Amino acid sequence: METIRRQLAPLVQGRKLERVRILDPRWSRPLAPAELEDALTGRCVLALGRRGKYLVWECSGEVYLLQHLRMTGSVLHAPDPPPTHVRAWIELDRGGPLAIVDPRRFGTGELALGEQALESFFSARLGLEPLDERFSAEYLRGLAGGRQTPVKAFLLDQRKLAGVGNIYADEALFRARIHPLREAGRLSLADWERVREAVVWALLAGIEARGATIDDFRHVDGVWGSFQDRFQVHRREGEPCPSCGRPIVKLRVAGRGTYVCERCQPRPRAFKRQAAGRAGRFAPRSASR
DNA sequence: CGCCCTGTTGGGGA
DNA sequence: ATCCCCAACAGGGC
Repeated sequence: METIRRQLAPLVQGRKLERVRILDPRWSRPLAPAELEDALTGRCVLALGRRGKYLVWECSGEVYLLQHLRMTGSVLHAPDPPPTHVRAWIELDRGGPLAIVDPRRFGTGELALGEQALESFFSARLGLEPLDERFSAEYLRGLAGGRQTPVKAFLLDQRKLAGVGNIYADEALFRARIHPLREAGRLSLADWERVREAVVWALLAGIEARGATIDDFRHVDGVWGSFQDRFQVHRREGEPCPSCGRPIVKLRVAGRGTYVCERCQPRPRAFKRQAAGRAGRFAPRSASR
C-alpha cells in the first residue's frame, strides 16, 4: 500500500507526468500550485533518487522535484478508496495515479530548475552521507571543533551529516556510550570514531530491519513497528538498559525527546552540577509539564 | 467527553 | 552560534 522508493521507482521511471494536481498550497510553497503544476506537466521522469531525507524526481529538461516527507508523508499508488489527507495527485501516462498523502501537512515539494539550482539547494542543506567514504572521525571532529552545541544536536544537523534522524541519533549515541548533552567540541577523536561506527551501524540496522535498501524510504505498512523494536533505547523510558539494567531516562535535547542510559552514557560534568543544584536555566528539562 | 501532551522534521526569528 | 517555537493533526493519558 504505502510506497517506498524501490517500489515507486519502477512505476515512474521513464513515464510521463500526464497531470499534476496540488490540493494543498502549503505543499508547493514557496511556489504557487499552478506554477509547480505547469513546470512538471508533460515532462518525463528520468530517475527517482534520494539525497538525505529528500526524494528527488529527476525530470527531463533538468527539472527536479525535491520532495520531503517530514514526519507523516507518504506516496501511495492508486489507493482505493482514496485516502484522506491527500495533498497532491500525480497522474502518469500509464498506471494508476500516485497520491501524496500527509496528515500532518509538514511535507513539501520544491522545484529546482537546472543542475546548478539542484546542487546549490543541497549544498546549502546537506553534509556527507554516513556511507560516503569521506565520512570519518576526522571529518566529524573537524566540523565540531570549538562548538558548544550538544553532540546530539550536532548529529541531527543535516548540514553536518545527511539523513540522521532522532531515533538514529539516540541509538548511535547509546552504542557509542556518549551522553547526548556532551559538547560536540569536546569529544576526542576516539569518541568520534565510536560515533561514526555507531551511526553507520544504526543506519544499516534500520535498513535491514525494514528489508530495505539505502535508497528506500520509511513508512512501509506494518514495518515501522518492527523497525523500532530493533532499537535499544529510543522510547524506552523506565525500561532497563539492555546493557547494565539501569532504567532508561528521558530528556529533551535539541527540542526532541531523547532517551539515554546515564550509566552507560555518563553525563558531562557541567550538567551533573546543574542537576544536583537548583534547576537553573541550563538544566535539562525532564518534563516541565 | 475534554483537556493536555507528545511526536519519524526543518526553518525562521530571537 | 544556538535555542525556542512553530507548522497541523492524531492518538494516548488522565
